[in-house]
Amino acid sequence: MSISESESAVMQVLWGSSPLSAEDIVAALGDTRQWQEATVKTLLNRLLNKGAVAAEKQGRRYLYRPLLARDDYVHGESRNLIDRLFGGRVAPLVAHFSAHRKLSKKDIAELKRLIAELPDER
Amino acid sequence: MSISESESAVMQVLWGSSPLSAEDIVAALGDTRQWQEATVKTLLNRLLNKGAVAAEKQGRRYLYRPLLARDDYVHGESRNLIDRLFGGRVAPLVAHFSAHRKLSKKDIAELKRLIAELPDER
DNA sequence: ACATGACGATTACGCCTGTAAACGATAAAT
DNA sequence: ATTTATCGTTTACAGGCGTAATCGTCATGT
Repeated sequence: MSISESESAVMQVLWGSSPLSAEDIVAALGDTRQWQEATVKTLLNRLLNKGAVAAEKQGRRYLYRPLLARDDYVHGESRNLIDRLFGGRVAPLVAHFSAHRKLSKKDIAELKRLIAELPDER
Repeated sequence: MSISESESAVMQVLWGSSPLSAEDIVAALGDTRQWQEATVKTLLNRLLNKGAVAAEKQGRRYLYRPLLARDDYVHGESRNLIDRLFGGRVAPLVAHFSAHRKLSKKDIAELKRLIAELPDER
């Protein structure tokens, strides 16, 4: 059961800090998405059903906390894209961005550093 | 108007070779997707409406050809992912895969080669 | 005790997607 | 000339998604 785009916006907030009440989440989303509180509640419920978040009752309200790890989500999404479009390997994606001159100076510097740390074999 | 996952499977075929008839496409998809001919026809029509493919009549049937360039599609999808999950830069994605030991030997070799070719500035 | 307000849960609803079947026109076979 | 097969076009239909409003319940203020 994969989580949708809108649901992932809610997850982003929870990954940033948790546990949070629904109200907190609406507030945190304020800048990004102009959502009614009801909308966020719906998304939270869907995430609960999907097992992506847990809710613990704190008096009157619930506090929500992610169950799905951000890293796992990120990895799943990335792998999906890379498998579909780049034959399952990372290098072709980098090559693509390189070919289109879409690597920033910062990217290039960071990549050089990253690569330098990698072992030659395996 | 973005094209869906299933639609992109059809595009993949057309990017591989074109123009093709609906029948050709069904055949080409044979291994990947067990779709009825009707299903592929639906997808082709949706792609036509979205302006992602063109159809030219050849006697009895139509031959389809991509209008959307593969590179543009790939770029859009990639940018979307990278913006959403990696702050808009490629390096963090590579870092993520590196941290999870998900770079193959081949990847590493290719990355080293790629990086070596890049200028230090800009 | 009673009205009011705050929450979560339930219901809504149109659009997109995946997956096809049915329909209609036209070419091919007999 | 008819029947039949072959195409594309139209219609279908359930489930997910985006976006909320409404309902029911329980706490809180008066």
